[in-house]
Amino acid sequence: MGRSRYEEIAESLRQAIRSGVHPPGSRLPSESDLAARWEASRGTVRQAVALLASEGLIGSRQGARRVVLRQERRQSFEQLNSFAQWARAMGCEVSSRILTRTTRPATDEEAARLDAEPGSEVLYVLRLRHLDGEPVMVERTVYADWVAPVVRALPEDCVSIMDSIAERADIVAHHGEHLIDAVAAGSEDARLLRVRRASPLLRQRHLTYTAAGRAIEWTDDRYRAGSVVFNVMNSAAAAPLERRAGPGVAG
Amino acid sequence: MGRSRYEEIAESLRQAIRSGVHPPGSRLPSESDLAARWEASRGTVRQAVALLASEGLIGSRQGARRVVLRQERRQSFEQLNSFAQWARAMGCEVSSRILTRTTRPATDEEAARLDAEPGSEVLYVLRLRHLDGEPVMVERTVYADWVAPVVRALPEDCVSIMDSIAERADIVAHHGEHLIDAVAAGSEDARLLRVRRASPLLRQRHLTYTAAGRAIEWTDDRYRAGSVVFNVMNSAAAAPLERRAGPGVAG
DNA sequence: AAGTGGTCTAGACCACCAT
DNA sequence: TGGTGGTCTAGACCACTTC
Repeated sequence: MGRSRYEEIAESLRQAIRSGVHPPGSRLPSESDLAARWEASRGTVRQAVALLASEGLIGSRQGARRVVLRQERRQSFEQLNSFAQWARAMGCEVSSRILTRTTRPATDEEAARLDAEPGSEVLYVLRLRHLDGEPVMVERTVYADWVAPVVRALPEDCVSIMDSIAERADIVAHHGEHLIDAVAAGSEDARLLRVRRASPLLRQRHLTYTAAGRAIEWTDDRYRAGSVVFNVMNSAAAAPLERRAGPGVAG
Repeated sequence: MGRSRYEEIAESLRQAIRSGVHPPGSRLPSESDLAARWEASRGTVRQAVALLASEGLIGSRQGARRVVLRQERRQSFEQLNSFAQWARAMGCEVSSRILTRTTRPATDEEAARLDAEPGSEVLYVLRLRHLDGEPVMVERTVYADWVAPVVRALPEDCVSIMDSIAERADIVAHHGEHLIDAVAAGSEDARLLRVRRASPLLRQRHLTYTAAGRAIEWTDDRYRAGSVVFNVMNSAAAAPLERRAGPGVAG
């Protein structure tokens, strides 16, 4: 494999941490120990531990050994992009059912989001998702034309569309943009989620891209209030989430 | 100042970018150029540019010069922690009014969040916040006892409590945890925000800490639907926001 | 082919932590 | 006081981009 030396060292440390060789709270070997063991220079070892630090696995203080903070890398990208992967990680039983799957012209907003020609064909999918048997989320997605054939071929009860198209067509989600707000349940939402009309829903709209920057899908997910909470940790040093004005605020 | 060499170089580059010497889209000088100009080694220059890259200001590809992506560092920490600072950055006219300010024993949850003794005194503040004259958010905050005296002394129409206590008592917010979900408006919410009871609100609860890890406040902010949207960009490489199960999901 | 960033080495000094 | 991480240097080779 074309992996660099420091990535090898990082991966080995990651596995040692995950497998309990270095449990959370324990101190990692010193840089010089690691350098000696791996027959690498101290600089290379520092690149490796910097990588683990950026993943939140270890912490450091000048003068003291590095400390193990967590065993698992936080997989929040997957957790934010894929309901199925998140639910699995939570240990919940998840099921899904595609209710509608139709090809239709894109609306102007959809075309703009997917960076497609206005009025070009998109695949619209309406899907209801359950957690431990309870209906929890209504998902309305439009897929770009180049992904549509793969999605059209999937079974109705496909648990993870993203995982499936990654397997079948090697189309992999790489990054995304998410817009989170609250909306009132429409009549379709209310019927599917078994809540009253106009009751509060948490909405997560997201746009998913490949590594090359090609838009895959534009989704509107609506969660029953109380079923999920989005969580952010931020600091003066690094902070990735921000607040934006909605359409209700005068410009 | 005790600043290190690479931080000096980074700060100088930051200013050059901000002031337009290196506009977005342009290419930065090469590492060797910068090293020569600063009479530093290439390694030190690399530390500096790595810092800017981590702030999202510049991007890089092997073999090509680094490219300037943005002029401003994204200040999402402030924007997420301080309504006033966010609104100011948006160019909105913001006003606030403290409606209630009482000292009372902490509930169990509040004590746990603030890491205080159960039943110890906290300062509870109810505040209504306007954007361009419209009531947009209801804020209910409990302050830890050691901050309470400063907050109690502030005027009713204080625009930013966080800014004020930073000025007056040198208590500075450094990091925080945020929980975002949707709730139905209670009768107090409805009256203050001028919406119907049970209509959807976007709720942002947050816990704010000093750099030393001392909890400053625990807040429940409720936004009228449509007034704000939270925005996240994430990628397989780095992703800070995640989804959590709410109380409604069976464990 | 020349230039550039990505990786790696083998040293060095300092500030800070542990004991 | 000795060990540790934080910073810095002056080289080197390679993969990749640019021309």
